[in-house]
Amino acid sequence: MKYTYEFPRAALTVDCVVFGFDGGELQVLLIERALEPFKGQWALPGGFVRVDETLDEAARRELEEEAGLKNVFLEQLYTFSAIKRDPRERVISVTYYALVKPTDHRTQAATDAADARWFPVSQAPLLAFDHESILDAALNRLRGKLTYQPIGFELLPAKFTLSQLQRLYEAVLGTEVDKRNFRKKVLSFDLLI
Amino acid sequence: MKYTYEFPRAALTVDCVVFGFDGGELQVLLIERALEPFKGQWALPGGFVRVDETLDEAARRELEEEAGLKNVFLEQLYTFSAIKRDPRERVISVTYYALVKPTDHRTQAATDAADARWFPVSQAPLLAFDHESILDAALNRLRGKLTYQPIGFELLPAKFTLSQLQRLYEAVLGTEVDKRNFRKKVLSFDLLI
DNA sequence: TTGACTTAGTGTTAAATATACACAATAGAA
DNA sequence: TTCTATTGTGTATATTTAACACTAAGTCAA
Repeated sequence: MKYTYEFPRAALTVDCVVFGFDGGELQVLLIERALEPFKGQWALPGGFVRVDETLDEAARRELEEEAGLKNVFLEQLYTFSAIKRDPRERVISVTYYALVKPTDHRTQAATDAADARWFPVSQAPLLAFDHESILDAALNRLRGKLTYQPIGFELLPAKFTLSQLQRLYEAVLGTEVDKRNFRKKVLSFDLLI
Repeated sequence: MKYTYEFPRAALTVDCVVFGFDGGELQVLLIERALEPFKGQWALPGGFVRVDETLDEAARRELEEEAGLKNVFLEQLYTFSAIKRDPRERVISVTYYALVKPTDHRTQAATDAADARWFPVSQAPLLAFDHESILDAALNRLRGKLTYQPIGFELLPAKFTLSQLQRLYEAVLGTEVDKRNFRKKVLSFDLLI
């Protein structure tokens, strides 16, 4: 107990919503909490921010420590600050969402957290803290991005068929898409097969 | 000096990019810093977050204290965390952008900060800290929003002409728009004159 | 091996949307 | 009152988006 300040300070965490895609449904990576509070419940990977790292660095570090993930697509999402969102003390959480390719996340076995597992987003368990809201926000952001930016590739292996990409879009957006029109549009952006 | 923690903690601030529109150019509200560091330089309104308030509350409180602004449109933007962004110590800043109607901000005279002034965004002075980047981010966000969400009204008085709205769009986006087509589109969203 | 079934791949037409374009009526200033 | 600046209005064309069905190839099972 050696760090003292004139005014009370909130603790800062990062939490990450990691999305994956297995060809069928959109998946999210969750961690089973090993400690109180919410021990045994599922939660987003994340942890406290060190004072000598940026938020991006903290997010990447936690992803590697808790899920063995490196070099993922990562983007800041929103900062959550409800007063009682952590029962222990005032904790403000900067959240990120990440997209990982299935080929890259074989590494997931190398986790050091209690337990890390992929869940289809539609069948995710009830999450600890306010992580439900965070997941919601991430899903909304992902849907928004996907409709006007080519980030879908981050979720697919280096080589993929247009059908795979289409299934991804349908899984994320929850809509059906005409195959021919979809191809037309994707190809109009200049990418190869 | 009475608040002690086991690990060092960053200080948390909020900073707000407040946009206004005078009919000609897009304006941003800046505060002249009364204290070191960057004393005498212009900066975004903002300040430290108290441990018993949410970030939104902190942003609104600062806007009222420093610029006399109440009930403005306010939205979280991004959280900045570069290690050396504040020369004193580790400070992480959650940023917001706000849109105020010219009619509402007469209140601005009631400021209690050193000096608060509107600047056309194109002629803003060099800002303290990393506030240049924050302003850039806010501008980009505003442009993005404006193109697909009807938030332009937040910058105009309750009653306005379509020409005013058009000038606002042109000022923010930096493009020229055909008058007749613009009217067509705006009216198609169902709003009155 | 054959048949049934699933998946990949390909163009055209109609509808909706976006863009380009010009002049009359009014209000305010000289 | 005349000039100037501002408001307000419609149509025709180009572009974009949406709807639609069959063939070829591969997989699996009988």
